[in-house]
Amino acid sequence: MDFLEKLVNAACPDFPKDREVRSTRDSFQWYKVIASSRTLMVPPANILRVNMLELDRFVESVNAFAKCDPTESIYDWEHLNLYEAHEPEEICTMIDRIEEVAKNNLVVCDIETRGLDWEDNILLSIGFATDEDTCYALYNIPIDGSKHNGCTDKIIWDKLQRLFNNPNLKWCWHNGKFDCGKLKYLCNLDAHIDEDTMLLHYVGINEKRGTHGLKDLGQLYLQAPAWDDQLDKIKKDYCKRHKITLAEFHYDDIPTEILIPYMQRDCIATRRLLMLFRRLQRPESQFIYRQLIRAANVYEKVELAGVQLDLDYLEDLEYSLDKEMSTAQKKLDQVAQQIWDPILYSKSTGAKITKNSEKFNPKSPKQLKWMLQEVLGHPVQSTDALMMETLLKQCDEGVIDNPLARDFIQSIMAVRKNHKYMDTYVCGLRQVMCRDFRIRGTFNLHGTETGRLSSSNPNMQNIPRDKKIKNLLRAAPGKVLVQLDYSQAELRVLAMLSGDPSMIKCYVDDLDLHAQVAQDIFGPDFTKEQRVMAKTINFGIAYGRGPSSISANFGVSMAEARGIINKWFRSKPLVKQYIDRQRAKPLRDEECKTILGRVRHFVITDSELNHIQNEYINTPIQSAASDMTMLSLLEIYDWLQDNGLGSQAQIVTTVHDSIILEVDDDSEIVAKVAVKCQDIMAETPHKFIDDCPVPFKADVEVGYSWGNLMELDEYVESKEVAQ
DNA sequence: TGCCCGGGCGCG
DNA sequence: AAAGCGCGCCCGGGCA
Repeated sequence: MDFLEKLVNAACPDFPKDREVRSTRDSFQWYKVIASSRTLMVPPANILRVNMLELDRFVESVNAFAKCDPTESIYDWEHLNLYEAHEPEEICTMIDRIEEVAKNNLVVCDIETRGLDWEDNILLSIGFATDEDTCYALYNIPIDGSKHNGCTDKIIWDKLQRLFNNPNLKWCWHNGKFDCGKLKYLCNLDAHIDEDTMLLHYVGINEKRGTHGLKDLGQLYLQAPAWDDQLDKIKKDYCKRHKITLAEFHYDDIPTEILIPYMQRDCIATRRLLMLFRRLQRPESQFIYRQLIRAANVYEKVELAGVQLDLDYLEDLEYSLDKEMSTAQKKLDQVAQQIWDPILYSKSTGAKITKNSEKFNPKSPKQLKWMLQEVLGHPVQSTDALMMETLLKQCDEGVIDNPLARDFIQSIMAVRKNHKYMDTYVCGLRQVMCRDFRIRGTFNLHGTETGRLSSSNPNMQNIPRDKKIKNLLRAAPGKVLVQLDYSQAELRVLAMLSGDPSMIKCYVDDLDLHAQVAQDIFGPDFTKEQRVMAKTINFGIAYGRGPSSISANFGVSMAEARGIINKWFRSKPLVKQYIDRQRAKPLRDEECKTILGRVRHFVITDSELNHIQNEYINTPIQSAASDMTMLSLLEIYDWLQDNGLGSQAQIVTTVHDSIILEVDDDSEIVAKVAVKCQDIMAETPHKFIDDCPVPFKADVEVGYSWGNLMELDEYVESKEVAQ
């Protein structure tokens, strides 16, 4: 058996005998199906051997090919029924037509907008695919309030809303959260998601990032022509001609005769992908897919809500950070100019001499590395914060004798922190603020391979804990923020998955695990620092953290670090078993799957084996913990709606294992919502996991700004005093 | 000039 | 060689 045959077999063990997979060097032919000879063309074996991304595509393509009839009509892009309407009367008639044709069926919908942002955006067109070959497109939908022959703007928008509300229709999208959010924000249309091909592909077929684009999937699964090439070319030409950057390009610069067919094909591709993915989907993923659909609808509302930015405070902070920055910069300059030599630097590193390199730039790791070499007299392998700490310690101990070193390292650390805050948060947040002073980040339900969410534009999940930054975000006037945090969610999941009696008992008795561990390791008289150490170990050790990393982190010897780890495992034998069990799985070709039916796929290579083993340990834990937050979010959202609290309390953001709501500043409502949310979060794991022996717990905090949160009691009391 | 990468660092 | 996991954003620097 040659390598390609082996690969086909590994990708799809029950590959049909009457079909063939053949290699070709011509990359334009890759993943093309030749129907007459029932052949799938793929890249040559040597490319699949080294290119993981290509191997990934190969696996998907072979699986799809195995389960498809190469003569199926989903591969036909020649005979499509494409209709369009842009005059008000035509639009009216077409909406009726769509409703009539769709009947009790599924409708695929896709929109085109001017850009991707919230502000300065416009809806350009809407497409509706009513079957696998038919798409209706609407554009130039009038919004100027004028009357037309027998049809007003209002009638059109009412008809559209009625269509989206039709209880007999199911709505399918590709990343519908984007479309539905924009329809609401730009046109005040309420649409919802019943099916989503992006989420289905993510959770049912391939969890890897960057594989869910509609264009890629269309080419890989549907033999679709690369119709976006034309679009890309227009984009680039337009930008060149008008001398603008690609980021400044807007889709209304594209002529409608090109944009509309493009959208129609997107709709049809989505429709065909849904049919195909339902056949290819891992059956165990059905449950989590349904939850993701619920979550897409809820996160659409979360994104629309956004969080209020305190612009006055932002400007104060900008001023004070700026002052701090120039102080730190001055201190740095004093030292740096004694060492910095652009010519010497350029000579020894090969870096180009530019205007900028006349002065030392602390943001450049390359320059910093060279500087440290000069100061210390020996090279350093890294210039990160941990290394700087270590070097500073060495200054204290007298290991480093250069008198400049201490000042230099300290000012680098100060300058770095200030720049990070200024560049990423102060400037970054202001840049994405909407005109109503709210920040509307995007939550990517398909953002990670473990099932966690990622967040972008801005990333709402990495706002510094530092008060002075966190206070940039606050509740609107008349509202308070209510933050609900799972207490040690991942460690509770580890207790559950391993079944370790000592961990379970700790949570059943509601004890402090970190203190327990500190006592196990250091004895009953452990110090505060030792508890912090225990905490770090608790979080790290379960993910395969080794003695070298522990010893580097705490400045203890390797032997001591090993001793700590051994003691930790001795008191938690079933955790040790769990870890050993998980580490063994990749060696035996066993899947890495989670309790709610998610799976991670790995190409197991020797060089990355240790890393992959750590992922086998970590993934089921991280995944289940984040799914509990997501499921709790859904339960909380439903409870708020079912109890008519939707306008008094809105979920505004989430951060992995915490949920933040913006609630009316009324202590009765706040207490009611907070306590109920805590209950929901404690109960959710037991609702979705059979025989879960570990109790879960959520803490709640309340406050007017995100950086200054207080206990619920304290808030309620403060309200009583105010009365 | 735009694009991609790696280093660094913010979060859980 | 280095070895805890998962992300996104900023910057510098090299490349086309």
